[in-house]
Amino acid sequence: MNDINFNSHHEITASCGDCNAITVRDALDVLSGKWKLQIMLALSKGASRFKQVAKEVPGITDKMLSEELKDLELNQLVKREVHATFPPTVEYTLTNHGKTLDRVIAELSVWGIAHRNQIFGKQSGKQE
Amino acid sequence: MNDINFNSHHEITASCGDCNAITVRDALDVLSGKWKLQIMLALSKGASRFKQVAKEVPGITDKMLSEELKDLELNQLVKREVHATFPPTVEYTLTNHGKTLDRVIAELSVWGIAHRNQIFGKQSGKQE
DNA sequence: CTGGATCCGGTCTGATACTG
DNA sequence: CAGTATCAGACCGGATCCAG
Repeated sequence: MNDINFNSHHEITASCGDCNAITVRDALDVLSGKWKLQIMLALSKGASRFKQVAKEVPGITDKMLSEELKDLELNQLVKREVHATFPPTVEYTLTNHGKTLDRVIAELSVWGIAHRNQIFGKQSGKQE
Repeated sequence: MNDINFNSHHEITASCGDCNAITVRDALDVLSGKWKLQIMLALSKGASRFKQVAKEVPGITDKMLSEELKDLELNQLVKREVHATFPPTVEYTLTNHGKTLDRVIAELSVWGIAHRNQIFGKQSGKQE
């Protein structure tokens, strides 16, 4: 997955039942994996340095972070700037396009809360 | 990943900067993988039989679909009903909880369109 | 026939160590 | 600090096999 991703060539048409599926798949092609959205979230919260992002995304390894950032950059969600200082610093920031993901992230956050309530709360009561 | 997933124990509080990250992670724990959201989308569109779902999710294998459905059932997003008819049929439907994911899916769909426009459209123009 | 389980091979991910 | 190298293990996909 080291290139800009599209599952196929398809037209943009409005309100064709399947296009819903198709656009979701386009989104998932780019965002799939455990880490991409968490990285985007970390960046949207202000982290910009490599190690800062790593700290905001618990569990990620340097390798995965490096690869995922490269992938996100290819997909124009993240911009990478190297400053030739010492010690060397690299800044990662969201592109304007990357920032539009915040709506998705917000919904995901809302749903995460609902999900936790669901599992912790009414596990006993059956729910059609 | 054959159990209900939570990355840790944490409280539900409103507007604590990190809880945003935490709830997103909760959501991603459950939805991670290439297929879960696509399966949820297929089900939300009305597919219910195993093979129907398989057709709506291009590229998925029977094995993955079977495993993912089990996982989704464990997380109470999907309900499975076996009808002892001949030929036997199994119906998968979204639980009420599963249906609440449609907001997330909708945002994902919107973003998928924006993303395609971004990549196809103004690839030449730099975008700070 | 549908819905799935099992085995096997390949790719992707993770831990640790190391470099500029 | 910001990554890369290496290897082991987990995960995914394909083919095959099984039960109702």
